[in-house]
Formats: sequence, structure tokens, C-alpha cells
Amino acid sequence: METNSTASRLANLTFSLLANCQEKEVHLAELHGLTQAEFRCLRLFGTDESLNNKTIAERMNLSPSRLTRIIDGLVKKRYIRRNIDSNDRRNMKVHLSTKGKALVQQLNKAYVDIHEEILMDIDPSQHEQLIVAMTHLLEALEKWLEKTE
Amino acid sequence: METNSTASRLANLTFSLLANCQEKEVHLAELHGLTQAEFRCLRLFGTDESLNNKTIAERMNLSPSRLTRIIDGLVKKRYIRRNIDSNDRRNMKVHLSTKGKALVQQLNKAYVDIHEEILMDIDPSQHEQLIVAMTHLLEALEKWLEKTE
DNA sequence: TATCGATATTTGATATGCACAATATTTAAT
DNA sequence: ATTAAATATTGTGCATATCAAATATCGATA
Repeated sequence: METNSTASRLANLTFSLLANCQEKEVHLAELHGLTQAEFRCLRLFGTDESLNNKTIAERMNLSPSRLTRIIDGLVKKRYIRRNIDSNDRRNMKVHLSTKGKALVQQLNKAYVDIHEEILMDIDPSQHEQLIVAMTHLLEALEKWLEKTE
Repeated sequence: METNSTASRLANLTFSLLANCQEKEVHLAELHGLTQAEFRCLRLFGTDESLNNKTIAERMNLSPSRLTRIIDGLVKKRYIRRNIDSNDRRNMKVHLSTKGKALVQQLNKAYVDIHEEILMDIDPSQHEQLIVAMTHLLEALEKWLEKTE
């Protein structure tokens, strides 16, 4: 059964991949004097996006109250700024400071760079297939998550 | 610059993939009444392996003291058993109970199954390439992690 | 317009996760 | 025999996260 052994090899790969990505994240965070939560929060921002507390909490699967304190930290460290939304004064619009934008851009660049390096090791004719395969992987995972909701 | 846009697509994919895998793990853990730490600990065991506290702690990047308490939980929930190593009475040999073995096997099977499903969506001629590509991805990540040690 | 219910954020109390240091037991070396 | 190192556990404290309550604002409606 060829598919089966390939599947189990793939399974091991994604398993290790996950572990390594997590380790990488921890490492990058402390490299910039951020907690892991702060780091992940920062990475949610596009450079000129403006989000509110609740949205971020949902995206990060955390309670709004937790987010308040994570954002407190990022504000204190001058990576982001808070402003009351003038359209709805209940909302806090949160957006990157100049310092924050610089870091996010740097992180995104590094993240793309590492993938570029990887692609350089792979025959260009296979790039599209890799993307397709990874997309399938992602879709399958999302489907599975919905199914077991 | 073709490589660059492909790289950024790939970067986005691995980013989402990571997030989904984490969510999946949380979900699976609570499905079985386990904390995330307990779940991850359990998944380290091959069905007939016998590990000691310290080894597990190292593999999980946790302190031995933390491990003691995680294992306390798994013992209480009857997934694993502790025995003093008769060769070296300082060691606690930790191994799966019957219940634990069953769960680990079930989890491994589910994990392989999901990857098998994914492979069924992909032309078999491309399977090997996918594995190769993912292996590259993993190697690159490991290399990066060492570099920034 | 005065009020009621819904929504967003923040704060305080509390529980859980984790590491570090101290302790106890056992082993290995001198 | 004594001392040093290894292993697991326990005590303690800080970090992480949730929940419930408090506050502020909005929208609807009576």
C-alpha cells in the first residue's frame, strides 16, 4: 500500500515541521524582547491595518481581557498605539507605531526570505506543485476542524 | 521575480498551516479530557517505549519538575504507569498503560488517515515531490534554528 | 428624550502553566 | 567511607489565561 506509507511519512514531516515552527517562534520573540503572546499579536497586523481588541482576541483565540494586557505590553514597548474609535467610542482602534511597522515588515521579509531559500533548493518546475500540495494540506485540515466542531 | 511571489505564497501557507495544526491539537486534547501538555506528552510515546522523566522533559523542552506533574495527571487518568527502574533506582520508567496504548494508536492512525486523505487529492506522480519539498522545508527550518542559536 | 438591552473594554479575583531552588534518594568515584 | 553527580519530587513565585463585575457607549423604542 504505497499511499499509506507515504501518508505516514508525510504525517511525520508535518509533525516535525510544526514542532520546529513553534520553536522558531519562541526564539524570534525573545530575540526582540517580546513575550510569545506579544509576538504573535504583532504578527497579526498588516502594516497599516487598524484592529480592535475583540477582533484580535478572536483571531488569537484568547479572551478580550487577556488581549487588553497583551496590548498594554506592546503599547508600553512602543510597538503599537491605541486610539478611541471616533465612530464608535466603545471601540479601541489599535494600530502599529512606526517602530511596530518596521518590525513587522522586517519579520515578514525574514519569513519570506526563508521560504525563498527553501525554494532555491527545489527545481522551479516543481514550485507550483508544492504550493498546490500545501494548499490541499491546509484545506484538509480546515475541513477536519469544521467537521469536528 | 517569480521566486519571490511564490515564496510569499508559501510563507502564507505555512503560517496558516501552523495556526491550524495548533488549533487541531487543542481540539483533540480536550476531546479526550486531556490538557494540551498531557496530550503532547502522550504523543511522544511509541506504543511500547519506556521513557524516564528527564528524557521526556528534554524532548518537550520543559523542566523535569513540570514533567513530574504532567505525568502525575496522566497517571491519575490511567493513561500511563510509573515504575522504578530496577537497574538504576533513581530513574522512573514511564510507559503506556493498555488504555494509553489504545489512545496513542488511535491518534497515530487518525493522523496518518488525514494525510492519506490529502494524498488522495493529489496525483500520485507528485507524491514523492511533495515529500521532498516538505523535507527541504523542514531542513531549512532546522538549519535556520541552529544558525540563530 | 429617557430608559433598557446589547456590545466593547477594562479591572480584580482566581486558576493553571511553568521554571528555579531546595530536598531526598541513589549511584559512581576516589 | 566520603564525596560528588544524577534523578525525581516538592515548595515557591512569576507569567499566562479566564471569568465575573464594573464602566462606557450605542441603538432602539416607548
